[in-house]
Parts: sequence; structure tokens; C-alpha cells
Amino acid sequence: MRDPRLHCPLTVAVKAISGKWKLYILSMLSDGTPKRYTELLKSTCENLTEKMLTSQLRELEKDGIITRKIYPEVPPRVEYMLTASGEKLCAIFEPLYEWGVDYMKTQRHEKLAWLEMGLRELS
Amino acid sequence: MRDPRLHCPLTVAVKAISGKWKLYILSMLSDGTPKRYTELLKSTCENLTEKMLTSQLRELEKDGIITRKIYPEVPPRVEYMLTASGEKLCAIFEPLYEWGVDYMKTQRHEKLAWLEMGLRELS
DNA sequence: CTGTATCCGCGAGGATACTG
DNA sequence: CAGTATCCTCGCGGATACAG
Repeated sequence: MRDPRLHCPLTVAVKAISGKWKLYILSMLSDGTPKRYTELLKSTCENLTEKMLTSQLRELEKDGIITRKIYPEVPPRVEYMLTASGEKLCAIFEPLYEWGVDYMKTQRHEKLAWLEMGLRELS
Repeated sequence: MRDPRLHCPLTVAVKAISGKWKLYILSMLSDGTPKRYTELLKSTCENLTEKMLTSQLRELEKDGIITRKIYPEVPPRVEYMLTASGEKLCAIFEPLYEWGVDYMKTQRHEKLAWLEMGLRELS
């Protein structure tokens, strides 16, 4: 039997942004200006390797979230930017981001309460 | 060096809903009525195993998205429901869902155009 | 009824070296 | 500059059996 979750728009959306470096790449592209390969690779202090950048870019391209434009020059130049779908996607990150902020605040409060309870028990 | 993405609210939010069965479980709980273990396990035509259900429930609980209430009865009864954070999370699924609908429509149109182009080339 | 306990395959993610 | 090509690790997800 086929899996209906595969055709659920919500599942599709979550899968589109699941991938270790996709949010990072999308955030880099979300200002609207095209970015070059090296630009994306260098503008992070993390250990984003060439293989990972390439694979994540290819998936986003295959999913129609970003476009890849090759300029026939020497040295070669390739630019990545958001598609219309990609732009819409970035736009709706906001509520998710807001939830994350609120959530992290809540988690901190609960952890603090938990630690204080531990202190009281010891004294 | 620490990874700043780990503390990005957006990354945190996406991680919270990434997991093969989490959206499914959340959707089951989103109507507000508590659900029992077996209820969650059975109300799907898919191959959701006990181990997977348990592990996904434990992660959601650890993340403060759902609560687990044990009734000291025989036979044992356990009910799961959304926390305040969990409810807020489900509420913001809507824009993500809407994007998914629009996105799937776009993808279909592009695939159709691509297929028609192939037909024209052959005739 | 509500779970653990094992065992395992597979693929995402990563390190390193090489190339048009 | 913008990538491939290999090789490897690790843990998610799954199958099956057992338990309080």
C-alpha cells in the first residue's frame, strides 16, 4: 500500500527544508542577490564541505527551490538564486522562526525551574 | 567551534518536526483530544511499528511538544496530548501546508510542460 | 495494553584527494 | 572557480521477539 504521507503538502514542505545545510543556504539566498559557489562555501565558519554544499544545492535545484545559472566564462562562474517557490518558502519561515523563539524561551524557563528545584532539595 | 545553527530558532523548529512519524502523530493529536498508545498505533494503514511509535513519542515528549499521562490502572492506560508549545506548533503548520499545496501545483505544471515538449519533439 | 530488547540494513552526511 | 570521485562512519528507521 502506498504511503499517503508522501503526498501530504505538509510532509512535502518539511522534507523540502530538511537537510543539514538547506536552511543555511536558503538564508544566504533570501536577500534576493545571486550567490556564487565559493561565496556560499566561504561565508561560514562551519565545516561545510564541497561535497555537502554541492549535494544540498543539487537537491534544492531538483526540488525547484533554487536555480543554477552557468556563465560561459573563464574562469567559470555559477550563480544560485531562489525560484518563485523558493521565495515563497523563505517568506513563510517567519512564523516557524517565531515559534522557535517562543519555544526556546519556554524550554529555558522549564530547565531553570527544574534546576532550582534540585537546589532546594539539596539545601 | 560551536555550530550557531544549533541555536537558530528556525533550525530548532525544523528539527522538532523532522522525524518520519512526527507530523503524523502531531496531526492525530491536533484535534485536542488525548490519544492512547494503541489508538495512535492502529489509526494508520501504514507500517508504524511499536518501536518507532515509542521512539517518536519519547522525542516529542523530551522536546516538550507533547505530554504523557499514565493512569495507574489495570490494564494500563497512557494518554498523549499536546503541550502549549505543541498546540502553537500545530497552529503554524497552516502556512507551511499552504506552501506545499501551491508548490505541488507548480511542480505538476512544470512536469506537464516538460512532457508536452517531449511530445512535440517526437512529432 | 503499553511498552523493552536486540539485531541489522541502508542511506545521509563527512573526510580527503583529484579535475576541467 | 566550481566542482567530481572514493571511501567511510554513524545513527535513523525497521523487523521481530519478549515483558510488566
